[in-house]
Amino acid sequence: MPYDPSAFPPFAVTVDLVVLTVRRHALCALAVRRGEPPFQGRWALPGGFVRADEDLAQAAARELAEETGLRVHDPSAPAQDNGAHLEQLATYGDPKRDPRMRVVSVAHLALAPDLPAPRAGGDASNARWAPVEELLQQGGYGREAEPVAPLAFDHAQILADGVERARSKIEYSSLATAFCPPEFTVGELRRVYEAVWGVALDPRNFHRKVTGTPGFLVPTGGTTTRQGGRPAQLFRAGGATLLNPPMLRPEV
Amino acid sequence: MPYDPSAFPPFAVTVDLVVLTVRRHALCALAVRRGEPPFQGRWALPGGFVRADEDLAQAAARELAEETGLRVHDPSAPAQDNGAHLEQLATYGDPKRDPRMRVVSVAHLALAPDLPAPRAGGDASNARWAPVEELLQQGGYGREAEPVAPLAFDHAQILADGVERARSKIEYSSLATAFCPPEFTVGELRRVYEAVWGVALDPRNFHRKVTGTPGFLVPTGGTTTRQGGRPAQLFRAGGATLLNPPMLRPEV
DNA sequence: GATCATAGTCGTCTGCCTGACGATAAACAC
DNA sequence: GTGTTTATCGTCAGGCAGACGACTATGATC
Repeated sequence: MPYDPSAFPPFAVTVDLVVLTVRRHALCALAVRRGEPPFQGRWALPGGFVRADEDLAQAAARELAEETGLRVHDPSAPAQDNGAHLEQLATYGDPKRDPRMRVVSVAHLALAPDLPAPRAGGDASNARWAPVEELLQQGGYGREAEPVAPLAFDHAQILADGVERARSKIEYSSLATAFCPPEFTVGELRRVYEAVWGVALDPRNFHRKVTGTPGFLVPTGGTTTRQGGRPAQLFRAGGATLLNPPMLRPEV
Repeated sequence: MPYDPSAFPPFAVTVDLVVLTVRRHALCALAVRRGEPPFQGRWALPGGFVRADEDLAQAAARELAEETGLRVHDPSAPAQDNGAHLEQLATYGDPKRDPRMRVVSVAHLALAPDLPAPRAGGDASNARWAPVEELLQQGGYGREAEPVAPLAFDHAQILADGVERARSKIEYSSLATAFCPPEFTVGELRRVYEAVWGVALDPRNFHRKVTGTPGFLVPTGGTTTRQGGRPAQLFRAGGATLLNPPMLRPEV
């Protein structure tokens, strides 16, 4: 295939972000309100154009910082900062996905601990955490009068893909700790699994499983009663990234 | 972010293909020789520009057909045609990955049964199946005088990612059957796993596992002795796509 | 045709892991 | 103190995987 600049059509390339967190026992995603057409006033995933000199991962990290203030967790550093996990999710390039022009969007998935209120260019009313369940229901309405679904563009599909990735990935990796603060209890980690999977897990078997998997959790020595009840040990995420054998998601 | 056509840089978007098959007990990938600079004469993954009116998956399927004649397996149809499996792999967009211009490549992964010789625009000498082991070794040389590695651009990374995806995906899905002809024996399927993982598996335990997983294999009633030895039952791929519990890849 | 080599198929046994669930421990609220 | 909540330890039975023995049915070789 000879090199001919006129032989290929120009594309715009964007990154869109599926930013997930667990709030009040529910899996939530970050949504921003669109200020301009198309889909003006509708909610969408945060994102933006990739710059000319920027790698895709850099662009995603920049957008994440702009929208949430989160820094991306450095995979080479020990897992103790408050950074988020960020990974590429998939790329969406239907010719008609954006009515203005040909846009290819490289979606990324970010997992973050529960955070203070989001910000979108400083305007909090234009950014919010919403339960993915609300965001994904067809034409659904949030508890408020204002509808949060359906999302603009093909963002419902992107969000669904991101949620499915998160649900499956916490099975065989230690990624669920990305939803937790730097120090957390076994019970808090269990509530993450329960929120992401939407199931109830047996606390005793869960405790046995996670404490028995080498490298998953490292006790810090401290305890906390912030969940009430008997004081619980505090842990940090250990060095292991892959869980073998995996956590098993209960049948349906 | 207001809509301003001058606010974003134009990109070229390509699809690159990691086409894997199992030949002579080795996992092989399709490579094509580059006819023009950059990297003229070097081997690379097949691929090409996405057209203006084309979806990414369409572009990948078109390139696959152009390079191999393979049709993409329709996921909704019963798994009995000779079509290949095709899925999106990841997107590579480093600003310097192509010295000519800013190119974002959406890599796809294709799995195919062992095929007759490949073709590249009809010229067989410019396309070949090569063991991934040879393609991935740093500056390695094939058995012939002609070096097949390293691949052009960042294609070694793309290939490595594709191989890793295939290796992990056959653990928990029935995708290994995509490497087999429409009818195959348990032993042939086992040799696929052995080639992809590069390990030896116990024939008896493997047989018990695959025949005991509901929906994985459907007996056709026929038998064959094409592998020598006692006649073996022939099977087709069943409807199940996810294996639960998964096939376990032996420890190192 | 007997023997051998090659694959395929069925069973057995043992150890590990999981799910179900009882019991105890340590905090707080009243 | 009593009750409630959460954490943690223990027990037991069932299922599955790894190791491996045994038998079967072909083609190849003598």
